[in-house]
Amino acid sequence: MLKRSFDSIGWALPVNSSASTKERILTAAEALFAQRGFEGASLRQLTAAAGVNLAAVNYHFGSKDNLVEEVFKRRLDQLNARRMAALKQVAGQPGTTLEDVLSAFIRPALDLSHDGGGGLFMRVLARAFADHDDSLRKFLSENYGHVMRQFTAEFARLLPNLSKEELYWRIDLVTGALTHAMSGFGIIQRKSDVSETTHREQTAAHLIRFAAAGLSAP
Amino acid sequence: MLKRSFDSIGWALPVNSSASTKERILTAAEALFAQRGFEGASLRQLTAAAGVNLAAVNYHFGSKDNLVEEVFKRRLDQLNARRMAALKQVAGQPGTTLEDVLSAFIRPALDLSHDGGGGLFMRVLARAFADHDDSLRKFLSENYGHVMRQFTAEFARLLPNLSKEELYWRIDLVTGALTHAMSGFGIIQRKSDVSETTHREQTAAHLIRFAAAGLSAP
DNA sequence: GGGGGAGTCAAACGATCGTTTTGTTTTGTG
DNA sequence: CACAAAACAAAACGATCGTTTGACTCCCCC
Repeated sequence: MLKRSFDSIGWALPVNSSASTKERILTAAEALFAQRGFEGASLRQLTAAAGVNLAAVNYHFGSKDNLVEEVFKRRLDQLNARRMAALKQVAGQPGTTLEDVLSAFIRPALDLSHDGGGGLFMRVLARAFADHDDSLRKFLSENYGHVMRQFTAEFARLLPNLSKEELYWRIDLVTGALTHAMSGFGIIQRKSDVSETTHREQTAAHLIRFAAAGLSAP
Repeated sequence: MLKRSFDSIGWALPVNSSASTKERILTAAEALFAQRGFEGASLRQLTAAAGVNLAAVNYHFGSKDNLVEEVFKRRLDQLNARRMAALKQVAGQPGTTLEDVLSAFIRPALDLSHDGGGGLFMRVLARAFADHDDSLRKFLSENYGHVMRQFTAEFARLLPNLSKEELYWRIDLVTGALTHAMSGFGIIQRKSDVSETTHREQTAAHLIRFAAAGLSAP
């Protein structure tokens, strides 16, 4: 099978033994889901990596499906809150540029990969996109829709000559570029001589410049 | 489990009973991999959808892993050939525009979803991106690298004032946008009153306009 | 017309999956 | 301290996974 051996991961998961069992499971699940997918990561691998008993998942989360949702919720709530906070500072103001709004959209996502250890989450998200599952789609729309609507409204304000259809299309393409870049598949890898912070700043700059130009295409 | 019931797919796979067993398997595999992922699609579902015996996969392909590779190879070869043919007609010529090269890059991918029934392949590709597997990455680089290098060279010719790093970044972002749009996750769905051909043409137009602006950002 | 590889088939293999059960330990509270 | 609830642990459950086996059919070629 497509199985990469478990030992070949090469780096141990940082099992914070002081954290609660629930947190340990969530952290290990996020990492394992990102690496092996939702179906590829088994509860036995997962609980072993978290250092908890196999039954703990079903005890604390009810089922593997619920665990998947919780993994999503934890990071999405974080991401949504940061995006909304960033948007609030620039939305509706006269001096606001397209780059400002894009920054509010992109930087919280990039920051997620630095603190909180949520870097792998974007890969999980890319997986969810590819999974194309209707229930997951609905879940994302329910927990994500209001944020996207607010951003869309602000984009519409700054790009008044764009039809609604055009705007939807372009925002969708920006999302695709962001997800792709953040899921880390691209050829672009951080060079060892630039710090994580610097690399993140460069990534944001590239994304924002590209997206701003794409959005305001003639 | 994350299992969508098999019956809920809602549309029967077009099992061309005249095709060879190998072809039937490949076609069914492409559709099922796109819908349920490489690990989510079982050989029993697959062979049932193809109307062949369970053992036929291991007989004709040796293993499920080899089948995955063959599914990739069949479409990638097609896609590569069409992209190279399209690029050849515009590369190096004085009157060539950025849009021409982007068209050579994008349209073959979109066309794949129309004829040959390879529409689901892009979702498979998006999955492969998300899978982030090293062996798959290597496989893609081996079967895809030379095409990307040719396109990169032509982009570099048309965008001489872009640093190599900038160019790599932007091409990567274009790829992300294209994959995302084609994997069909986006909000944009074909409306029932526009034909498939028209919708494809509109998609290509949106993508090319967006990508051209993004690539030639200041 | 008979030998032989190619193809198909039902059946079974061991492994692993998510989940459940049952019993024990820990924790909080009166 | 005693009692109840929460948490943990070991073992087993049935289902499903990819793969293998061995027999049976078909068809081509000597």
